[in-house]
Amino acid sequence: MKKVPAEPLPRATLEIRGVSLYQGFLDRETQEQMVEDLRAVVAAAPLFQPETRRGQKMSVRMTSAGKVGWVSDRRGYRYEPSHPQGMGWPPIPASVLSVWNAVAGSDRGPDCCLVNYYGEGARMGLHQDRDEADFEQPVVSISLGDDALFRIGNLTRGGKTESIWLTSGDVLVMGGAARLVYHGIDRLRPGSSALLPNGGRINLTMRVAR
DNA sequence: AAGTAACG
DNA sequence: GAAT
Repeated sequence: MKKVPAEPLPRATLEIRGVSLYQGFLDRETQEQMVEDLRAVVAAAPLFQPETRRGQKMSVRMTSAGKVGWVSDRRGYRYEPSHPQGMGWPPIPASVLSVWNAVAGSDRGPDCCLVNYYGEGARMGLHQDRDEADFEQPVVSISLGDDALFRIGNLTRGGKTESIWLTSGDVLVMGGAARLVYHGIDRLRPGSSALLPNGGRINLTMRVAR
């Protein structure tokens, strides 16, 4: 298989602790296309509300697209080739893949796109994305819908943190030395975006899982 | 602790 | 925001 050179990377609007932020990366039309594509994803692989490995419900609802999807239950955090309800994961939409191609700087494609839906009041505690096999590969994150307060910590628990508001169309890359940085979502700003008819926020994270 | 909450 |  011939290796395809990665695109030259666009310039980040902001770097925080090694995390690259591309604010306003997606125009409104592209965001709308993505939301339409995601309707098909959710129709094929319904959102579910996972539990942490200690059995507590997370406040986000999630599903995945790609060869594997991220799942969580008392058996732990892992990537699985099928949805907890038994069906396969649908393919990652082209509109989403094009973002990876633009900013990942990788010669591989993602094999998982985790789709997280944050309703009003949903949060995600500080955590690392560490269930993948190769930490040389970045994680690319897309924000759609309501603004969210994103918090960035350190490579280990504890210490000072920094926060920044993410808005619809922002793209963020955790790679290199920042690949394993702790991060999370503290809160939404309800009603701040009209992209999603029923409000809330969608976060897409593309990963190379294996 | 991919959670929650008390406390500063 | 830090600590548990």
